[in-house]
Formats: sequence, C-alpha cells, structure tokens
Amino acid sequence: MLRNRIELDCQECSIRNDSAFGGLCSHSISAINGHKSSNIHRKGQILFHEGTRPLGVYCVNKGKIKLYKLGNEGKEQIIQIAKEGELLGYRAMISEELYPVSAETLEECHVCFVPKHDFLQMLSSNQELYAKLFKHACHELGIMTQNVTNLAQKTVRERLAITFIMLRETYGKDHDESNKTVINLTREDLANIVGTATETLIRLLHDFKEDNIISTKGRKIIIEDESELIHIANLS
Amino acid sequence: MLRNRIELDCQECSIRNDSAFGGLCSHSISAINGHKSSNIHRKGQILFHEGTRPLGVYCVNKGKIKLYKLGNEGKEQIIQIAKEGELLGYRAMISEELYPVSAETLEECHVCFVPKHDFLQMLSSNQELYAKLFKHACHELGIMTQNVTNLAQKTVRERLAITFIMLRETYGKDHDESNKTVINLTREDLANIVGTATETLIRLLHDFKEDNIISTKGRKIIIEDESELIHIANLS
DNA sequence: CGTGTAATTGAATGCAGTCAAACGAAGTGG
DNA sequence: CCACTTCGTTTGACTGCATTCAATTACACG
Repeated sequence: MLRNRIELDCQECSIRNDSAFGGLCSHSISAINGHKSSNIHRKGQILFHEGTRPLGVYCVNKGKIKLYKLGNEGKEQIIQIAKEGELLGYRAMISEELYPVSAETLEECHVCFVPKHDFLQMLSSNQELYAKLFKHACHELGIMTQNVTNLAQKTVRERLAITFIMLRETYGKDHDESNKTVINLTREDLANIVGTATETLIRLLHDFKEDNIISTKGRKIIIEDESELIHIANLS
Repeated sequence: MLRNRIELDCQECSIRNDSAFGGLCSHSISAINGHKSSNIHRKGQILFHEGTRPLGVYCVNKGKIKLYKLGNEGKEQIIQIAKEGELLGYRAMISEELYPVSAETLEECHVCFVPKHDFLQMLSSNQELYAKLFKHACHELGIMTQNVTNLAQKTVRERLAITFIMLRETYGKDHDESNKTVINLTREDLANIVGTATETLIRLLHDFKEDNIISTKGRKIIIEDESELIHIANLS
C-alpha cells in the first residue's frame, strides 16, 4: 500500500473554514468526521483517474494536487492546481458522470476521503452545504469561460503571465525570506497549465528572467514583479 | 421598445420537457407561469450584457442565442449557442456574480423571463428544480474542461470539425429536404466559436468543401459527411 | 434594387511547435 | 561513495500553421 493513515479531526481542522465545509454546524462536522478516512499520499500518486466512476469526495488538508485531462497525444492539459481546503470530485458525483479529469499529487499530501453514500446523505440533509457547493460550481463556470477566452485569444506570453498571477494565489503561502511567492512545478507541468510546448515555455522563462520579472533557484521560480506580470497579461 | 409581447403558456409549452423545467409538478409550473413574461426578440438583440448584474433568468422558447465573452481587443469568444429549451442566466444569479458573458439573439427568438426574486423563491421551495440545475451546472463544467483541452491542444482544423459536430446538435432541427443539418451563422461567428481568425476559417471551409464534407448555399453551411468530421476531429 | 456589410482571395510575416542534441540534477544500486 | 541511469532542463535550427493586412467580390437585408 502506497498510502498511510493519519489522524485528522474535522473539529480541529485549521483549514476547514476556508473550505466548502466552513461554517457548518458542529453536528454536521461531527457527521463528516465520523465517515471520513484520512490518508497521507506521497508525491505523484493518483487520487482518481479520468474516465472512472466517482467513489467519494476528497478534501485536501495539506499539499498541492493537479487536475488534468489527457489530450489524444497523451499530453496533459492541467485544468486546476488544488491546494489545502479544496474539495475535489463532487461535481462528477452530482452530475452522475465519469470523472472528466485525473487528480495527481504534486507533493506529499494529506487528504480526507468521504465515501459517496455518506457524502450524498450529508448533502441531502444539509441544505446549507448543498447551496454552498452549487454556488461554488457556478463560480467555477465563470472562471472556465475566462479560461476558454484566454486560450483562444491570448498569446503564450500573455497566458504565462496570467498563469503566474493565478499561481500566486495557489502558492501564496509558499514564500521565501523576502516574502516572495515561490513556485515549485516542473517545466512540463507549467507548460501544460499555460497550454504550450515545454521548449516554448522555457524560452519565455528566460525572457522573463532577463526582465527581472521572475528569478529561479534550480527548478523553483520566484515571482519578483507582479505589477509587470499584470501589465504583460493585458487583462481586459 | 424593440421587443413585443407574446402569449406563451408554460402548461402548454412544447419544449418544456426538454428544459430544466421538465418533469416539474403542475403546481410548480403554474407558479412559473404566473411570474414570467414572454417576449419576441428580433435578431441581434442583447438579452443581457457581460459585467452587469443578473435581474432574472431567460427560458428560450424558440430561436438561437449566442453567449459570448469579449477579449480585450473586442473580439468575441463564443462560449455556447443556446437553442430552444435552454435556461440562461441562472448561474451568475446563484454565484451572486456579474454575468461573465453576453447573450445576443442570432435570429428572431421567443424568450420567457422570470424575475430574480420569483425565481429564487421557486428554487427555495422546489428541491427538485434545485437539484436539476445543480446537476446541469456540474455537467457543463465537464464540457468546459473538454473545451479548454481542445483549445489548448487541437489544431484549428480539428476544432472546426468538433464545432460542426457540436452544431449538428444545436441546428439538428434545421435541415434541408434531404434531412441534412443546415447551419446559418456568419463566418465571423463561426470563427469566434472555433477560436480563430475569420480568414483562416474561410480557407478551411474551402478545404472542407473540396473534400465534400460540407457544402454551402450562400452563407448557409450544409453538413454532408459527419463520419469524416469525426475522423478529422481526432477525438481521444 | 441599391448599399453597406460579409465573404473571399492573395501575399507576407511571425509566433509557436517540432526535432535533435547536449547538459544538469537527482536518485539507485553495486 | 561513486558510477550509472534516468529524468528534467536548456539551447539551437528549422518548419509551418495561422494571423495580419490589403484589396476585391458577393450577397443579405432593408
């Protein structure tokens, strides 16, 4: 077995208030707590595979997880980098479809799992949680229309700037001594977020470094000048 | 005033069962019916503008409506072509955000409008409708991840084939004597669905015509060979 | 039945992808 | 601990798909 158990308690969970489970009554929280299992996943493990049937939902307690869809040449298109507090896998369960994406850990992650049956029961008895998830899904749809427009109309350079701005949210808590965001992703993953070839991405990183917008330490990328990123992103 | 009233009755509505309001009890239907207004919109009218606050929801009874987002050069990215039966504008209302897209009629349309307050009241008293819309939103999210992947990884030629396959659903009821789907869109709109320049699109239409995949009658495009489209689309 | 908008074609440019090769870093096993 | 291996990164050269600009033709719609 590639994962290990860990003891996590929803009542004590520090990131609960940032998650979909924030603001729930203590009765609901203890219901979740009673049905979940908590696991440590090593880097590179798959939580679920695109095209498989949802078995439950995953609540990220710690670590980053990439959600990606495979194109037909086997190239990953990364749809989202999920961080602590995010609830994964509920959408396909609600729409009663197969997972449209795969979820893979980018580092060691602590993840709680709530089985489908228990989760659906909670949902049906908790209007507040239901409304919260519905709202979240509608919000995501708005973001996706923006993503589609960016991919269709913006240059790779602009999309890379947008990606960095977005990753600053995701990696905001990972910062260096001088409080600058540090992004730890392979060049290939970064290219698969932007939607370009790895070589093209590397050339653009070079340009950004020359302009002191970013710096690098090994594979790690440090965001140096966000205002210039916003400028390059050329947002409408 | 550029629109005219029309008398439509939800109880008698022929497309109701294809819509989000399908399968509701007759009590709910009459509640909707009592709160809606029905209008005829001429071609080119805007139902709502991107960036404005949702005032209610729109149920399409007849006609096609394009939903698009503006890029910063003013270029439209068409996210969806809505047809009869579709319910528009509920997502931004649920997520309590401004409209992420604009909605414009592509031909004369009959559209029923339900004001925000009435719609929200109906939602809160009708768990079934609520669940249906939530499910629909989650389904749309899956489609959007596919769209993102296609835009990022597929060539314009492949995306045009995919667009035609998609439009066959939308324009399925618009067919000629020999039962072939006829698509009536400007070249610019078609280009803005595919995510390319109008000139590029026209050149590809030329290629498709040479290969007898489509034919044209004026601006109208007739789908001649769907199996070849599927082949070109190169779906995973 | 005109007239402006849409569609089409041509030519030139360039952004980004692909292929190939070299270099570097990190991990493995002897 | 070091040689070996593998994977990730980087750079160079080349190609080509798609965009842009410009000019002409067709046709949709009032």
